[in-house]
Amino acid sequence: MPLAAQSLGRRERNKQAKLERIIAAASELFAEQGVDEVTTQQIADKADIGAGTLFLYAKTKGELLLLVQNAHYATALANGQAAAEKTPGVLGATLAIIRPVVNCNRVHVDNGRTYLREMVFGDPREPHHAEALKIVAQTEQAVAGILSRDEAITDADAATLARVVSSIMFLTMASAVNPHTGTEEIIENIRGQIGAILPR
Amino acid sequence: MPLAAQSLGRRERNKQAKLERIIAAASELFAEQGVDEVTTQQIADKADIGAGTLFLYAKTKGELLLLVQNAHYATALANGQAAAEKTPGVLGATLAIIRPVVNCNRVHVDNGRTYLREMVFGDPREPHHAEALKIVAQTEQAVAGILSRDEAITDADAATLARVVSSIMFLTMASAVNPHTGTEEIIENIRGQIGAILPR
DNA sequence: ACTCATAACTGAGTACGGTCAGACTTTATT
DNA sequence: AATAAAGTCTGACCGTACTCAGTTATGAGT
Repeated sequence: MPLAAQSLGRRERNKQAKLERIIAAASELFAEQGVDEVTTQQIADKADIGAGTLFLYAKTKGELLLLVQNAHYATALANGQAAAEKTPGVLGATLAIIRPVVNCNRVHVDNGRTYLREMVFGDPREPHHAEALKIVAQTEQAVAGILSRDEAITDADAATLARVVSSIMFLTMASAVNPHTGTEEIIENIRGQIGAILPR
Repeated sequence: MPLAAQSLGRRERNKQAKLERIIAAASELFAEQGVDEVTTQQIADKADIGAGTLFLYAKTKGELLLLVQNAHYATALANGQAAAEKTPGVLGATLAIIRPVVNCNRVHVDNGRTYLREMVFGDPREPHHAEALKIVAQTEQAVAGILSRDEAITDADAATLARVVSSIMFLTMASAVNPHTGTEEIIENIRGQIGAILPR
């Protein structure tokens, strides 16, 4: 074993390498063709692994999508949080958080909708799913933080309202079937709803 | 042709009879075993039609579930509306509308969640799907009507808020994976959220 | 009655997500 | 080095939702 090698055994390194190949392959194919147009066989072939091996790394095709997309959403959220810092006003700042997430979701409409579907209806015990839920929780916490800027909103209400904002976001994105519906159009729709639930 | 026969031709009557057999068969099997445990073949057999014929009456298995459940939801809504008439207070009346719907959704948890999934992510152009969306629209209108009792809420806001209530209901039901979560528990959860969005 | 166009039906066939018994690889033990 | 134990991989296989080319039933036209 060369001195430069990781402290991990060969086995662990192999697994890591395979996982990365899977992510790369799935990521590319999903982006190019959309989840529904890609077969798990294609992904396995491109990642140079057996068809069955794929399912050792993600229990279902849906989990695979979560695995691939979670990273994108996490960075989108980070961008949103940064933007919200610089935005005054509760409504404006809330939308600033949300905007990059919606935008990320709209890069490939079908994939975005499938991602949402998987999050709500997939098996929450699966690891990649849990990861996705963590991002949602973070988003809600961030929104709750923003809402607390308003002195008329208690901390408990902020948490509840953040949950509601999350629902609004989710369903507004999921309902926007038409791929020509742009990010800003959706944001405006969301603005209308959030505007109606905030104290006047 | 006997005098007593309908004005419809034999063709139309046959179709009607088949549709009814399909609804009866699917309804029974779904209720007994749950959507996921029933195969379309079983349904076709029970309805005494060919496997392919089933898909002339419902484009997908999901559509079939919508076909079967829509009627239940429609009556649940009617019950809710009746109950809301007799219930004073905006929050109470809103929950009165919702209660039977939630309850209906919880009769068989898996079927209920699949129904929700199909409504948001299914093909809205399919007829049974359109029917389901109509029920949702009616629910929102009914809720908007209740909200308008509050003089602090404009008609436009009532419509928007009704939409939000709909989202809350949807996601709260869909997230309640545990079959032991009862109707009232979910209603309480929803009450908390609606309470937070109504003007104080 | 007969013909023909059209609507409705059928079930063998297809594609694909997911499984599993067995092969292979790595690590631990002596 | 040899062997054992445990972990990882594989692809043939399976179940099932859905399709489609071919068949049959219906009713309008003559």
